[in-house]
Amino acid sequence: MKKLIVIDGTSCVYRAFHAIPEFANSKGLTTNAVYGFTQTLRKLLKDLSPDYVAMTFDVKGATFREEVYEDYKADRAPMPDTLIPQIEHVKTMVRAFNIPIFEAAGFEADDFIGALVDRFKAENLKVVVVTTDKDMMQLVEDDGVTLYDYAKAKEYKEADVMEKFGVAPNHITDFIAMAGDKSDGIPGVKGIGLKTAAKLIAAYGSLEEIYSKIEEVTPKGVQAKLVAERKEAELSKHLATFNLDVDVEVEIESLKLKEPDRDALESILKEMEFGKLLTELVATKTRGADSEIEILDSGDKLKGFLGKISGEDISITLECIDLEASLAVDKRIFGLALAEGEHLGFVPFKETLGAGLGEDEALEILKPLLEDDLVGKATDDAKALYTYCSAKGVLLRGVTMDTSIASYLINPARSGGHVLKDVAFDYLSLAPIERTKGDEAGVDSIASSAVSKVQLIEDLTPILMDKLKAEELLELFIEMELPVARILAEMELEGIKVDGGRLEALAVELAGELERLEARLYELAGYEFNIKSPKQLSELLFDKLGLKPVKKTKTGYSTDESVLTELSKVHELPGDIIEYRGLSKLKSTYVDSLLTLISPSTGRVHTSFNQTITATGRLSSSNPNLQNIPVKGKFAGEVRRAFIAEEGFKFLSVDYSQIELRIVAHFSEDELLLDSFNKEEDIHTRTAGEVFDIMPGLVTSEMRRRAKAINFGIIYGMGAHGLARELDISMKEAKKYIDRYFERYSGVKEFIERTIEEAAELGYTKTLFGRRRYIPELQMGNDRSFKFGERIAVNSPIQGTAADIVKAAMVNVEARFREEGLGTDKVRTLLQIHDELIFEVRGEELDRVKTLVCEEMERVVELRVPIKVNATVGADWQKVD
DNA sequence: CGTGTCGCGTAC
DNA sequence: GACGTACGCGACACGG
Repeated sequence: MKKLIVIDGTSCVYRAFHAIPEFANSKGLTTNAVYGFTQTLRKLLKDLSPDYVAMTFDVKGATFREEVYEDYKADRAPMPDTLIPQIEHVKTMVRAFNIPIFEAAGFEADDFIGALVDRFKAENLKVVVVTTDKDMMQLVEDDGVTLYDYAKAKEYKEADVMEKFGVAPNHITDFIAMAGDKSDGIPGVKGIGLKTAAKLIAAYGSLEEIYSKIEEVTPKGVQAKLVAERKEAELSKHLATFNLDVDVEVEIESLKLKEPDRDALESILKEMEFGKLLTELVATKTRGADSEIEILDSGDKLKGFLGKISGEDISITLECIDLEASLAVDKRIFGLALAEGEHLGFVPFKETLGAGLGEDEALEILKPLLEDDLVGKATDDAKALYTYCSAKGVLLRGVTMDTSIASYLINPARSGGHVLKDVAFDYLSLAPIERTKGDEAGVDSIASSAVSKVQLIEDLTPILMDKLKAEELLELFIEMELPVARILAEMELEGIKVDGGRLEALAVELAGELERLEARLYELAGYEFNIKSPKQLSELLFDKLGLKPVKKTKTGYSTDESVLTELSKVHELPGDIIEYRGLSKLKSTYVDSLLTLISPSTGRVHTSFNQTITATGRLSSSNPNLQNIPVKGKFAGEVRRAFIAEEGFKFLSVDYSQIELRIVAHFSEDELLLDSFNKEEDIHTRTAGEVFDIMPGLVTSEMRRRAKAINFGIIYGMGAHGLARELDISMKEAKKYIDRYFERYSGVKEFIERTIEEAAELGYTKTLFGRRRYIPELQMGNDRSFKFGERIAVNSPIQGTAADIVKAAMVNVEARFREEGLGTDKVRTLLQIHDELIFEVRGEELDRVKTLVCEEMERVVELRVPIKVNATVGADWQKVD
């Protein structure tokens, strides 16, 4: 027997909306209901494996029910604002699944379900009604109509309906006529509930029969109620009865379940940004080669190929063996792929593939092309290409496209990163051909995957360029990000010298300290436990020792430092835990791990700077992260001392002073803040003076500390609670500080309000240099999300502008080095730590370089306040700061 | 045994 | 929950 399922779309949408917390796509469209609905639909198709499917929806507008009874569904809350726009997308999704929709103005989904069941139940079909609405029970017939509650995965037959309501399906309308239905606003008869209604139906049958024998009805009280509200009862039955007067004149074959419409499905899933569903539901087409791939495994072949494409812009990609695992300095490459229109080539390297062209010979031939500024090169990872070329003594020039950076600028917060595979899928709906994994990946397989990638780069280039232009990001891309990529390549390649011996000695010292502390802690606890386990520690503190928990985490009681500090007032143990944690962190992350990352080939550590990670435009650093090397604390200096300048060189560190607050001053044009910076006052002292209403000369260090916390709070969008916690003061007092701050710095207050408003309106924030960040959180109904969105909206342009300024400084400084003939034998940029640049400078050039760098950093951009930097010099990283 | 998540702590 | 942006460690739960 074939199966038809009739789905109550409206009920499914509502259920999805309420069951799933609200989330939004990057454009701020709330999509939780569409997501939940789609998942439900998939599950239904899988679990029920129907042959025929029909979908129904309520359509806004008065139904006959409102006409006969104005209170119908009057109590029901209006549809939430974030749900309304989702309905259309749900329907688009249903259409993409090739499922016919039945709906009409003035009718509810129920009416169509009733009519569809009525029409098809006789056709030797098993009909399943999918809904959570109990009214629908009236349709159930053991001859072939069941109701399926997907939430409970339960199928209702007649017996199940009897069990649930005490009446048979064909009497459900009579039942509701008397008992009413609160959720639908059907009144029923006052004073008659579920039990009485069921009893009456058991005794008499339908509502009509009850009224025909109304004198017999006992008890008299019930009889009286029925008599008094006969009109209501009849109306209620009418309301609960489906309006079968709808057009369902379709043939069953038109309901046959078909394959989804691939393109439509892809389009709606992309719009909703359901990446995972996309990969599960839509098989991606791969980017096959447009023409034959030339394997350029001899010098002549490569030269011949280059002859054909001479003068044209090209797309180029390196085929790396394992990009992640290899250090920048000793990357191993299978070969490289080139594309120019129909000309597709792959240069296999003999060193890694056994056969092919020698790497050095290949690069010798390619060098003129790579170094020609007039030949544009498009790639998916400019930094990698720069690193590779630079390591091979090739001065790469003319890079005009990096697809990952372009994608990053267009949407920095894109989840899942900006690797070519994902970017290509976003913009082209194409996937690269995968390389055959395994030991003996043949040249052909490697070539076709590499060429597939390089063709994707070529396809993407005009699209991304247009998009960058349209969003006014092109200048940022060309003048800032691409040059930064080149600089980062040099920085990574250069690395920084680390005194391994010193670190090893430190490791030994720390191990001793840790052992000592460990013994003490076991002694204090009375037993051995894993000190590093928050779970076991929490057991000890709160169960065994009976200390009072201070705050909770998702999984239990928190044992973080603030909690332990609090507990250390009443017990000796927590203080030692703090010390143990500090040392253990230092040892594992900054000593042991750093030691393993010293490159055997250079004796230096080569971090990776990532340019496409952060949502604000900052860089990030990893393997090792050199942007969070400890600076305060007992042993921090010891770690920093291990970073040393090369023989004959010194470190030069130049950092921006209060760059973020200066940016706030610039954006807000707040009088006090402008005045303060223009007079070059100590900003925190001034803030203390204003907030605590005291002469600057009388500001104590405690006041300054508090003012500093307030200033930081402004940048991070801190609330009274956060400030109270930070300063360990009462909420009331924190609120007082904040109110007072905004009273004095009213320009800042207005700036914050304006920024949030603009972000909510546009859907994104912008930095001084035009860098964007979308903030979907501001479009979501959820209050918590909105508050978070507000903080992001305030912080992102500030942090992002600071990032822009430092990046621009890097580019300008590097340009000056070139102009002044300061080669890498004299100065090298080593690190960027958000507001600080660290260089390695030859002794004789120190003064000159220092002056030059400070100059360039301070005049990157003209703000309404001066930009100031501080420079320090030292033989190791401890001495410079 | 690897993988993903959590709690925690480091930096700016 | 309650302060923005990152990275990474060890513990632990989970799944093959």
